[in-house]
Amino acid sequence: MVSQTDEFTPRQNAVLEEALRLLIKGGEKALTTAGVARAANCSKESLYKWFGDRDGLLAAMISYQASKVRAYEPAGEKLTEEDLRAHLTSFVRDLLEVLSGEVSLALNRLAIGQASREGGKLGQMMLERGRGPVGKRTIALLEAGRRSGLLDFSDGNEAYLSLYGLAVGDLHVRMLLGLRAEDARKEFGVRAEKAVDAFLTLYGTDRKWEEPRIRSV
Amino acid sequence: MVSQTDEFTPRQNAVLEEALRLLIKGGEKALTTAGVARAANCSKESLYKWFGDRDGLLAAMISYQASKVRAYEPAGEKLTEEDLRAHLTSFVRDLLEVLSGEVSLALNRLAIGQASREGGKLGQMMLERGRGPVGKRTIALLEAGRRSGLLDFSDGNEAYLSLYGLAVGDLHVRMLLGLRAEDARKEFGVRAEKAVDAFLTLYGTDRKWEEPRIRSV
DNA sequence: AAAGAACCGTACCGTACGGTACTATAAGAG
DNA sequence: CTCTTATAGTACCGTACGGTACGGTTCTTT
Repeated sequence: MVSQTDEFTPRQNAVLEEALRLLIKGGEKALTTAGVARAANCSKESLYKWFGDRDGLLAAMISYQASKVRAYEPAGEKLTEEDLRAHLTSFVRDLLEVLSGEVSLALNRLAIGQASREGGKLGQMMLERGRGPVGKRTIALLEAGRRSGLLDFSDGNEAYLSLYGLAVGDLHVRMLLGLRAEDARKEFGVRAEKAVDAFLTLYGTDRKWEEPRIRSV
Repeated sequence: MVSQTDEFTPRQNAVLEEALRLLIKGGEKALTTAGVARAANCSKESLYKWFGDRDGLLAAMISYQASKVRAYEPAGEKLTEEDLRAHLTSFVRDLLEVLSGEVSLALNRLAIGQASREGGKLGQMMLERGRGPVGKRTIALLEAGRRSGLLDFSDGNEAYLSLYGLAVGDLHVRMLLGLRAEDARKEFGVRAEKAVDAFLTLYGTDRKWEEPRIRSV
């Protein structure tokens, strides 16, 4: 696998950055080769030389964006319950923040719009380089919690899906469909805490907050 | 509001049906006015007469599909716990079935792909005519459960989001990105029951299955 | 039966976009 | 200084698509 940092030259990164700006601003329709070349002050010929064709450019944009996401490692030490709760809450907060970000929304819209076509190569990339690693790391965190005796589950993936679902609900799809992200973003703080509370109620071994936590506002 | 059944003439419905087939088969790219006219044995001129322009056709497709979805009313009687559980399970099963359906996926992809453009009119339609009514009816069901003393929550929308999230997780987005729906569809039965179990653990007033239900299997 | 509307099929037009070719310029290598 | 390489800018080509116009056919209405 390529070392991520220098998958593209700095000049190419700058071009991809500009392409992302165009995509965010005007959607796929605005992402014409001529438009990218003009916005990035490069020639169309260079675009085709670097990325092959338009699809290659789209793929490169996803690749480039994925390479920017930082992976914070859960540091698999012994976890206290407060550690776990804090990690989970911060994961959910980050998740909501990322999913509601302009770049993520634009790229997801792009990949989803192309999913019916050409075997959905872009969609596969989004799954492999987006959801894949994130899910894997989070499941690792959950399993660390289980090893520390704080969580109880048999299927890590299922537990992860529950956490994700409690946190996101149908917000992601609604934002993809055009729900103003600002309107959704306000509640993220409380949403994160409530989701983690609910998750711990379902999968936690500690039962002391059983009654009140979930249904008080 | 139009009476839904005869928003379009039978001929127009047939054309829209054919357009949906095209969309499912080849995505938005395949949905050309000439292609629809050819597939439906109608003239382009008729298309423009009936639907105004291409965007009007897309909107009509969403409208038409929405009019086909039947609303099964929760019949707001007194609910037993078994009733509630059965209703919830069948809701979740239906939800997963619909979300994984070809037509739903194709229309969502279409609307999402256009969301950045033109104020996202299609996305708004999907939200208003898809998620809107479904959420409303389900919240009504939840509130019936609360009135019958089976559920306890303060915010119906939040409770609905939890149920939705536990049921769907990130499956919808993954399918939109190209995950084979058949692969996902196998687990729907168990998923539905587990989601309802978890939901009742969180929001139910009956505590007798507290321990084993959620984490077995 | 005659008149009119609706509609199919096709031909047509303008445009916009993906992709290619060519020229010019600037930088580095020898 | 010259040759090579890389790239910007522009011009160009073919195609495909949205939208319109028109002739011919079928169906409805009177």
